[in-house]
Amino acid sequence: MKILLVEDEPKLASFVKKGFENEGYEIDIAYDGRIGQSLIQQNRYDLVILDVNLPYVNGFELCRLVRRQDAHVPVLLLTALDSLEDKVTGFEAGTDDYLVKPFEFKELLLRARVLTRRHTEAATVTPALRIADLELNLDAKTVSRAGQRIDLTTKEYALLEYLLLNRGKVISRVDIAEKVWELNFDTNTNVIDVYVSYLRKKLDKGYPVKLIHTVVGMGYVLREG
Amino acid sequence: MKILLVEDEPKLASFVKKGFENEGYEIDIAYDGRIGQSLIQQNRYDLVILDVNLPYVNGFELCRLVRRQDAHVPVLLLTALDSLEDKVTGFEAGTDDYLVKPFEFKELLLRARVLTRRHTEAATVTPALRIADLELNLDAKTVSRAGQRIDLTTKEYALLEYLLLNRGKVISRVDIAEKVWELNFDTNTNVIDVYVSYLRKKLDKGYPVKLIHTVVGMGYVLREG
DNA sequence: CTTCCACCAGGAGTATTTTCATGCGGGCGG
DNA sequence: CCGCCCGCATGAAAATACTCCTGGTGGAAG
Repeated sequence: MKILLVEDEPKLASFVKKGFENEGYEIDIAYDGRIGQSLIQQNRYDLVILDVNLPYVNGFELCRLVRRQDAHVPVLLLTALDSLEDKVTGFEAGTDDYLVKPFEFKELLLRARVLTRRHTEAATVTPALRIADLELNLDAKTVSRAGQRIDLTTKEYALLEYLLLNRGKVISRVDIAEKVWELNFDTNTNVIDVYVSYLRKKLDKGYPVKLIHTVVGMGYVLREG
Repeated sequence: MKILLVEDEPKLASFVKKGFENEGYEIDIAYDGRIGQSLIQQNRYDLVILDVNLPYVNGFELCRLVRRQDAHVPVLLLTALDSLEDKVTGFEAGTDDYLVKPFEFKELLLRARVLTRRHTEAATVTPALRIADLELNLDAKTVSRAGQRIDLTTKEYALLEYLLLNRGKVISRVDIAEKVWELNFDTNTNVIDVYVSYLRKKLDKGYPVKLIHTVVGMGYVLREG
C-alpha cells in the first residue's frame, strides 16, 4: 500500500510518515506542491494526502490535477482551514475526505484505511503454506523452493500439502494412507515410500538443507535441517 | 438517489430531510434502530446515514448489521460523540465516514455526495480484465490479444470470463460446470474439455506465451508462462 | 436452405499412479 | 565377526487415468 503525503511542515510530515510506516504502509513525502505534482505523475499511489497550504501549488489545485489525470486515486485533504467555504472548495476539487488540523493520527489512519479499503478488497488474498524457503500456494496449486517454481502431480501435491499442514509433526504411513490416498485398510503397497521419494527428488535434491526426513519405524516429518 | 436517515431527534431529522429533498434526493427517515433495521432489510439505499445514540439498536450495531448484509452500501455515522474511541468503534463497525454534531448541513451534503459518487462510479465503471496481453472488456463482451480482436461465441466468452476472474487459481471442471454451464450433477460429458480446446485455438495458437494451462487431475488455470 | 453454435463420442497420445524388483545399511543373533 | 532380516529408497516397467482432438449430429437463427 503506497501513500503520497504532500506537507510542508517537516515535523508534522515526519510524524505522519512514521505513523504510517509503523502500520506497514510505504509512504513518500513531498514538501511542496510542485514536487508533489511530479511524484504523482511518476508513481502509482493508493492514496494521496494533501495539505492545503503549500508552496507553489496548493492542495486544492493539486487535487484537481490528480482528478484530471486519474479519477480513481483516493485523495484526503489535510488542513488548518475549518471554514465551510474551504470544505466546499475541497470537495468540489474532488477530494474524498477532509480532515481538519489539529487531528489525532489515529483518526487519519482510520480514514486512510477506509479510503484504501476497496483496493485491498479487490486484491485476492492468496494464503500460502511455507516452511523455510519452500512455499505452497493453495490457489494456484503450485510449489516453489527458493523462488523457483516446481511442478508437482496431483498426488505429489496432495502429499506435500498434508505434510506441510502438519509440519514439525511425525506423520505415520497409516495417517498418510488415510488422508491422502483414502485407504483405510491395509494393502501392502509401498506407494507412499515411492511418493516421498518423488518429492525428495523434486524438492530436496540439490539443496543443502533437506526438508523431508524419515523417522525409522514411525513415518515422515517435514522440518528444517 | 435514495437515502435512509436513522435519527431520533425529530427536529434534526426533518431539517436534514428537507435539505436533501431540496437537492433532489429521495430520503426515508427512521426514528429508532429497530425501524431503521427493517427499512434497510426491505429497501435498497444508495446511502445510509446513522445517528449513534438511538433507541433499541444503536448506530454502531446497525452499521455492523448493514455490513453483514451488504458490504457495498456507503454508511455515514452522525453523532455527538467526538472522542477518538468512538471514532475507532465507528470505523471498525465498517462506516465510511464519521461526522460530529453539531455540523453544518452543507458539509453533510458534500460528504454524502462523495460517498454516493464513489459508489456509483465503482458500480458503473467496469475495469477491463486482463492477463499478459489478453484483454477482456466486460461491458462490450469483447476480447483481444496483443491488440488483435478475437471473436468468441457466448459459451466461449463465459468460460473465458470465469477463468479470467480467477486467473492464477486452478479451477476444477466441477467448478466450471457449475458456474459456466450451471450443471450441478454429474453428466459424463466432455464439453468443458472441448471448449477449452476451442479457446486455446483462438487465444493461444500462434503465440509463444500460452495462457491456458492444464493441471492434470485438478483442472485448468490461466496464467502467464 | 445454409450457417453457426453447442454438444457428444471415440480413439490416439500423454501423464500419472501403482507395482515390482533390487539395493543399501543398521541392528541383532549366532 | 559375519550373515541375515527388516525397513527404507529408488529405478523401471506395467497399469491406469486423463486429456485432447477430430468429426459428426441436431437445432436454432438468419
